[in-house]
Amino acid sequence: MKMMDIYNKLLKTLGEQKWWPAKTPFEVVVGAILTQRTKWENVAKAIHELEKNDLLDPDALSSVDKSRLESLIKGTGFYRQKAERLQTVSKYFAKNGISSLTKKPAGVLRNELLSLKGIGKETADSILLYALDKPKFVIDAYTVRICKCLGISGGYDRLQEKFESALPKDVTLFKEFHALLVEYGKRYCNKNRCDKCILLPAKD
DNA sequence: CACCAGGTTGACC
DNA sequence: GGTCAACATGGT
Repeated sequence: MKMMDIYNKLLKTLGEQKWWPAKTPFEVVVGAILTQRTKWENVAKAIHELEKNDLLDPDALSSVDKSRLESLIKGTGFYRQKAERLQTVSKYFAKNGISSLTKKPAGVLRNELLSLKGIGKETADSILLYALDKPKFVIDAYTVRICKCLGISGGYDRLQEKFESALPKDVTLFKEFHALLVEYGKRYCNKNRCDKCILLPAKD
């Protein structure tokens, strides 16, 4: 089964997801850190708390008292390291600015993000795709699991290469496809259960 | 009570 | 190169 066939089947089954739920690019960045190993529902509450305190801004977030930030995001778990990571990435965005970052090549940007402590491949690619509109395909735990069910093997790099080489470099498509994979994973292919019957088996 | 959630890191082999 | 515990709260 081709990648586009999988996409079309997911789209038809689940409908459009229209990710990422955020009002601004920087809110995507914040969400990308907070959602690490955490349910989005808890992340949404934390982001609302930050918004109420006028902290959804690189300058404000990088200069806020750390213990106060920790208490505001406690519900997302790993709150001490996430507070640290948020301030690290906030300083980076405060220094550079969204519009100037958007002009940089994706590869350069990706390496800069990966050099920040607390930003690994998935978080970096989520920021590139959903905050800066770069055509990078995001691979997450659900995507790996679903691909395995479909007979598509590989870790992060290999799977990313497979998606990116098989699809047109369309930011909107990349965004929607990843969102669909996560939604499908949550419903049908997670640690608790995996209904392999909904999607047809694919060749590697 | 046990297990998991839209990961990353550093230690170890 | 790969594997593993630590990080921590909230929901089933």
